[in-house]
Amino acid sequence: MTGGTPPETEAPGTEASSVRGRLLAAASRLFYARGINATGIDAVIAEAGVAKQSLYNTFSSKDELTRAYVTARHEEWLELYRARVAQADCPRDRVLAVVDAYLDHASGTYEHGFRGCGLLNAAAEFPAGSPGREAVRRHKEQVQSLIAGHLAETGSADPELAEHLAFLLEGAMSRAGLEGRPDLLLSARRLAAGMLDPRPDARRDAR
Amino acid sequence: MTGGTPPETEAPGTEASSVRGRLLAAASRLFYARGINATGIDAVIAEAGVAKQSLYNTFSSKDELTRAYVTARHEEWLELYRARVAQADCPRDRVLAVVDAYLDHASGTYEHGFRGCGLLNAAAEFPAGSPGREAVRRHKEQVQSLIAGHLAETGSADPELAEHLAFLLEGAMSRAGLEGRPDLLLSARRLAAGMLDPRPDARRDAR
DNA sequence: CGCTCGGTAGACCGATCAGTCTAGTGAGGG
DNA sequence: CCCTCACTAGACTGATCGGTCTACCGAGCG
Repeated sequence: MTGGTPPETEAPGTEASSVRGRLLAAASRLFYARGINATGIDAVIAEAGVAKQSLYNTFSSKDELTRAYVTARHEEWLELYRARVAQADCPRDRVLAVVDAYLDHASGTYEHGFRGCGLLNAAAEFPAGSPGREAVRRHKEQVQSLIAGHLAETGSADPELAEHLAFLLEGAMSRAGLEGRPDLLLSARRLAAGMLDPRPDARRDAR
Repeated sequence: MTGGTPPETEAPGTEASSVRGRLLAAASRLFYARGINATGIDAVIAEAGVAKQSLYNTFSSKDELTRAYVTARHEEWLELYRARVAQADCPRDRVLAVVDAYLDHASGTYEHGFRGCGLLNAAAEFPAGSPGREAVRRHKEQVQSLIAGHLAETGSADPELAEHLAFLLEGAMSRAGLEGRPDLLLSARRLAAGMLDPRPDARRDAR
């Protein structure tokens, strides 16, 4: 019962080969594309190519699978963000790395029907004080606090600016999902960059 | 077959007394609080105090009820917006009237568990190209174009600014719903007001 | 009076849901 | 060799889903 998990280089059970990994990948695709409540267990196991009992050996219920989905999506985003922030070499670019992480996420899910932020969509299906909704709330708070942290690096730690950028990014993601146009995030990136540049005028430096 | 509808002072069938009105009101409460897919027909008719057959005499399917819900919510928002814009006496305040309409909506649904924009939440449950999702897309486009129209009144018609304000508002609404704090919309209103004021500096005129 | 008609109450239908259970298979290790 | 164990395939259960159907009620009206 000590059950040594295999040596893990990534998050436990995210490997594409394992039952758990395939279930999470399948759930991720279907939950994102169709919504959680509209996706049956049978569809998940068919997509994963896994027996029903294997699902219930791995997750105790659909609810637990749903929680794992939310957690996994949060961590995937963090991974994208870390990769982007590592490439940025000034605080300004590190703020924009947050936007870039969303852009990466969008371009990744675009081909299969872009529907905006999977976590926000999931939250829309959770009741008002539920654990899932709280998890999404914390994710969005973390996004804002990452922005605030990078702003603090610039010396001008303005919490209002962090909130402004977080709202801007969040709204752009929603609208991009509705329009099916991930490129709306580029508009948001441009607007954010404009707010970060020291020059108060000198706008309209159209690319 | 000419079927004269009764004289209507408001949208047809929105009267609180009629079967259709009670069904829409009940669906509105339940769909908003629990989500659409998670709300069964039986719950709707129980909440409305109406027989099941009456629902199917009024709407041909749950899908049609859902469409009516989306339309009604859109028109309710428009009504709040019109009332607010009528009180505003300069273009700047008319832009902010769009924010105020969301604030009114938020304070209206607060007591029963505020969960953000009902239309955006509904869209999260609709598949990628569905009519319902398109309706929400058009609603959000209209919000942005209302902002753009009021900006145009000021002479400085800046489409980027309209988009920026629309994103800001949308993101604030989502975050306010996640946090259960409608007052976050007041932050967005303050930020928007700051962007509308002619002074490029002179921020931090805290209320 | 008797007929129509909008409405109610609730049984009923087939489909689908989440979840359980049984039987069987195949690889790995003693 | 056989035993174990993770896994598969799929039947099965009870609940719930959206939707239909029947029976009944009562107000309005000719």
